[in-house]
Amino acid sequence: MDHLIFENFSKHITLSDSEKSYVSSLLSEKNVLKKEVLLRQGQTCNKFFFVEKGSLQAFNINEDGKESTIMFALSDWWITDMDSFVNQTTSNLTIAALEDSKLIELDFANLQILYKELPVFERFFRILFQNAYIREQRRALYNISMTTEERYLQFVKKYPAMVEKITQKQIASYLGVTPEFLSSIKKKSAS
Amino acid sequence: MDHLIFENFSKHITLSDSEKSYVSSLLSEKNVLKKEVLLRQGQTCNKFFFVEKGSLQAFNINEDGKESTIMFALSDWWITDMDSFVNQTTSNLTIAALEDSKLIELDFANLQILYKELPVFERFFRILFQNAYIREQRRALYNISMTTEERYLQFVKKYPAMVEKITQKQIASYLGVTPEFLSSIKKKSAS
DNA sequence: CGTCTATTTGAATGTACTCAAAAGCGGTGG
DNA sequence: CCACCGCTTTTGAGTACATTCAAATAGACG
Repeated sequence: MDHLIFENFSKHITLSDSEKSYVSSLLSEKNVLKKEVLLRQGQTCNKFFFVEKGSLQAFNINEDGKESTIMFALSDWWITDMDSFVNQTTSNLTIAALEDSKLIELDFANLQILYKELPVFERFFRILFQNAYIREQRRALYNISMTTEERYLQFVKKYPAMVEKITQKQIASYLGVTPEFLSSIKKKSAS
Repeated sequence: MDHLIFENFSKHITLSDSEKSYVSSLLSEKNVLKKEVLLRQGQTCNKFFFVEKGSLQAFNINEDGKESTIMFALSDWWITDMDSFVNQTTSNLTIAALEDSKLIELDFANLQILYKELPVFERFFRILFQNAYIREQRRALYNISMTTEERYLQFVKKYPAMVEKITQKQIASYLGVTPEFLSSIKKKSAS
């Protein structure tokens, strides 16, 4: 079926050919256009997305209309509203394509089957969530301990490929500041 | 061996008596006094702690001496510097006891054995990390989208048992603001 | 080419920090 | 059991960081 997702699996687990084809039967491919919405805030999320090609953004819009970006996902990343997905509750997030993208979808029911039939996926997602947890914990530390300028420079340094694809307004929404303020930081930071 | 940790395991997995006693052999008990340090920033963390009784704090101190709290752990919580623990790298965090506490330690090598001998622990920690990830992702959203006052009220509402045990200075270090500013928020918020 | 959105700029305002000093509180030793 | 000590909390003045609003400029896209 697909290359990249099986390479992704193989980072942490080994699958036989027959297992691979079984896994394939639980996955489905989806092509989306730029700006297409995959999950809308308020819905229940029942898909776990893997980005084969392209990029996605997961963001929240609050009562005042302010947009806050939770994460961006490039090729080879997994993304979903984990809270909504695992607890099957109403989502706080909207997930949309930043560009034309090719995704692999794993839906909630199929993931439960996968855990049951191929327990090695417990291990795979254990490691995936472990890394996600580490990333988010690090982000929490940065958010509470660094200045906005430091966090901006850090973001650019850490995710250069992301910076290529997104606007400054979107970086601002990831950092939790206004686009105007980010603009003034950039100016100051360049001098 | 211990009650609470096996109740904690049983939230997500089922263990036979013989499995329980095997698991016990990989765990060790540790009693610590108030202010005792379990992990010091700069060391490599090789223990995963479960709090049977008492409470812990994990925090970072930056170059300027500013303290930032990553998490507090009460009874029935797991805590470690996950980054340092799983990647066996130098820790950015110090973990210390907020009061006399009783802990269960699972060390890095034993956890690898546990994954191998009882793969059901892959599932257990998959769910644990999944929940930890959800919590941290939610925290990231709060950090970038809410005012400090909202985050303070939220913290108090969400972790009332924690608030009992910690100082306002520590809450401030979790929220990423100065104690002086938190004091002024409380005053304003009370009126 | 025209339209829409992103980015920049600046002034005014509000949020949060720094520093310093006073008040409150808890623990310890006498 | 009280007095003292150290740390936390409060208060306030001055400064720095960040937002809001408005307007001008620049880019992206059909």
